[in-house]
Amino acid sequence: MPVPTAALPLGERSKCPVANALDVVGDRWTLLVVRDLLFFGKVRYNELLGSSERIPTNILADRLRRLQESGIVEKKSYQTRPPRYEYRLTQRGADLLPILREMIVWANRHIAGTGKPPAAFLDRLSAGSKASP
Amino acid sequence: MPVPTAALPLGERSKCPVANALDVVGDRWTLLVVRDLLFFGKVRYNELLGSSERIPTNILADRLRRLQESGIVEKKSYQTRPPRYEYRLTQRGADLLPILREMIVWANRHIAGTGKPPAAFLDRLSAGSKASP
DNA sequence: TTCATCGACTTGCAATATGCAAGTCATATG
DNA sequence: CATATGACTTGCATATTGCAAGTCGATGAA
Repeated sequence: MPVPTAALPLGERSKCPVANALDVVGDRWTLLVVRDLLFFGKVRYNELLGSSERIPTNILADRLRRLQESGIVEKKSYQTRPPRYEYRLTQRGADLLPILREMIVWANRHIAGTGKPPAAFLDRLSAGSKASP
Repeated sequence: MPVPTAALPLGERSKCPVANALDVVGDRWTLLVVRDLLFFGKVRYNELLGSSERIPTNILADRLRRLQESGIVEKKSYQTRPPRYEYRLTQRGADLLPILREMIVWANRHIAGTGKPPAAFLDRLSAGSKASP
């Protein structure tokens, strides 16, 4: 008995936590940016541009803007002359780590040829699971 | 030092497990279909269409096709007259559960108004974390 | 036995998003 | 002054979404 409602705009599809999470991180690029910030210590625009997946520059700008709007990333100027900015994850952003970790586990188990994370990351992967009580 | 390589086609962006996982489940609908199959016990096309996020029918057909191609879902005819089909998760599909779980945890913590999963799901959420050794 | 219905899709088309290349703008460096 | 760098923006072609409607075989009601 499908109720004939019109499709809901992004961000208000339902109260389902999965749907709400997907409205923020449900695309092919957003979590790669988070990965770079979280695992690879990148903080600057050009560093993020340089990742091996080759994100287009306008898409990167768009994703960084959305990530700021959803409180996952903060943009700070750390130098005015010349103007330079850095992007850092907020706590809300850092808390995405377990999602990334489970994606790594799943891909390593089910997609042939995916690389295992370097040992250096495993620390970070096992920590950070349970945040503020 | 960004190497001037052209962007890679979907599915071969890099060997990064995160990128590879996103090539399969990195969009706003795919994991909602998995959620319905995994948590809500839906198995038929029309049941999947009826979810509160109101997936468009052509998108559902497309996602089910891709999920079959990537071995996450199996389509079986369980009745020929009239022809009726059911969609079920493979092991590979069921192993996506921890990703869903961490999305629920993150959304419940960071997005106001998201519903907590009914107690009935918590069993499933705590089980299934560690599969075959 | 015609009619309306259901399940499972497909098709057409407009709106939106993506990807690419090139351009901008304020410094900085030789 | 000429060139370079970092951090973007803009234009435009292509691809993906979303919506509405249509298809097709079967079935149940009138």
